[in-house]
Amino acid sequence: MVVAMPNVNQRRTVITCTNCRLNRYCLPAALNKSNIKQLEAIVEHNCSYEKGDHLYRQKANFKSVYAVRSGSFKSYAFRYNGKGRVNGFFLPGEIIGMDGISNRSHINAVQALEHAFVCEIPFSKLESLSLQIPDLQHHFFALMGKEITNDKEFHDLLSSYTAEERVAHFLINLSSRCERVSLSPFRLLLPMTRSDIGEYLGLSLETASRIFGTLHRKGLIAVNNREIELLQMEPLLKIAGCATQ
Amino acid sequence: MVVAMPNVNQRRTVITCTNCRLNRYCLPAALNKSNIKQLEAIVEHNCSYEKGDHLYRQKANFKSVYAVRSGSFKSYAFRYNGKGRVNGFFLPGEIIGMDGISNRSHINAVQALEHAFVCEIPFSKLESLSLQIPDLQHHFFALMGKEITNDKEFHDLLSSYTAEERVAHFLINLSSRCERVSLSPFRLLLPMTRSDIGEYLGLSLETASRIFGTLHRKGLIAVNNREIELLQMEPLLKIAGCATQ
DNA sequence: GGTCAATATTGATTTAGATCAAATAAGATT
DNA sequence: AATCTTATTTGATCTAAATCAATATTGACC
Repeated sequence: MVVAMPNVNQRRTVITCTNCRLNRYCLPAALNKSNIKQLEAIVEHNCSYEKGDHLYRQKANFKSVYAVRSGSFKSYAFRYNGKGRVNGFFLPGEIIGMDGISNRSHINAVQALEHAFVCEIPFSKLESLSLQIPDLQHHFFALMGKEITNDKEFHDLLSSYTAEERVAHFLINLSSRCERVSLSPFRLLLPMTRSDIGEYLGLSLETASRIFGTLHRKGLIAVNNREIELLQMEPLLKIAGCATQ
Repeated sequence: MVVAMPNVNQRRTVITCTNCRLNRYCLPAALNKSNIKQLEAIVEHNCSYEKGDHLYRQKANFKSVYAVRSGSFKSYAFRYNGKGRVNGFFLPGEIIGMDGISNRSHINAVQALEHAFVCEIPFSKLESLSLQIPDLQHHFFALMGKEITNDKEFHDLLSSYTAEERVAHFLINLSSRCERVSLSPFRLLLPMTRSDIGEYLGLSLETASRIFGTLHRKGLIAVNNREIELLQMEPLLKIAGCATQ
């Protein structure tokens, strides 16, 4: 899950949206060169986080969204009655922080799962720029729409999938998100614990662990602690409830 | 849940955003008078649906979002493996159709639960107008953000709440959405079946029905088929996991 | 008003996954 | 390298809610 960072020499070159290796998968995706320059001007490119560091805490004031440049994060929340747990994972090229847009305060906390870099995009500046760049407005509507779409699909998962179907779906989903940013879709290095996975999927950590065991016994995956290899995609996709086309 | 419609004489007056009784809760909420006129020009105000009619089907091309003017709707989907069911309800003043923004095709179907009117807002026109009216862009970002926030909270509900907590949350949530549009927050006329509620909450319809029974036996609600009266808000809020301030 | 279909309630039984409980295994710290 | 902590696996038992099964109620339609 760790994305190779530039070595010390390369670091001398300042990373910008224009030269970022993720720019095709991130906010600049829909923009032409001159528009990317404008976006670049409002993005802060140099925020580094260690494992366990918080990007923001629950109820923090909302002022920015963040693009993951490397590493990974989890979002979680405690609700009034102590319920509520991990509710999202974020990989390179993905946008964090939309949970704060409507209220101007974050309903979740977000924590780094490993050493990570993010770009910070002040939201009010993003809004202003979106008024000037139709493609940017369109793209950000699409990004938020994608988040909504994913959440609706997850609603179905949590309300009607068995434990095995949930875990298979989780692996397939992670696999496709890795592939998107040119990481191997077959060899996953999970940055999160079994407990994180269980909370996220509405299962106990023991059940999550057991399902890894049963998928392994069926020959569909290889499990070596956090390293998961997807051996047979077709049956996995079937269990996960994904059309195989 | 039925919102009183204008009588035949009043119908002679064309309903526009300017004179719509829901305009404070709907898309025009954040706009000044002249901006509302501009919005009005792109909205189609005269779509009527009977119970069971589809506003759109799963995989339909996305071209508009819809504001509920009266009545109510449910959204649902069948996933590849036959899983997936009701995943949303929509009341007056709420926006339907965001499930199609990212893909340009709807992942859900949306069906009227009773006689209903909606306003159709072609999305490409809404985007164009949002470039000219910063308040409209800002408000639509906020509306989509609200949808995301709600979905994240629902993730917690489905992954960690008991059946009783889910049903209590459902009733409290419905109550506050009714209150928002000046309907009674204490006397709910549910437009959906027990089966719809069960699917939505990740429960069997029998369990949903039983929980109505237990909440009734505890004296917290009165149940008369689809008519639910909330008798004791404090304990209900507590069960639902909502802060009582 | 009577018939039929859809919806809702209630009871009995089963079961998937939670919880409780160790035993390993992996990382972190000294 | 040794210790300690945290994470993972695996087994035994329990339980909340699903499923199966009737019955009762409501509403739609002739």
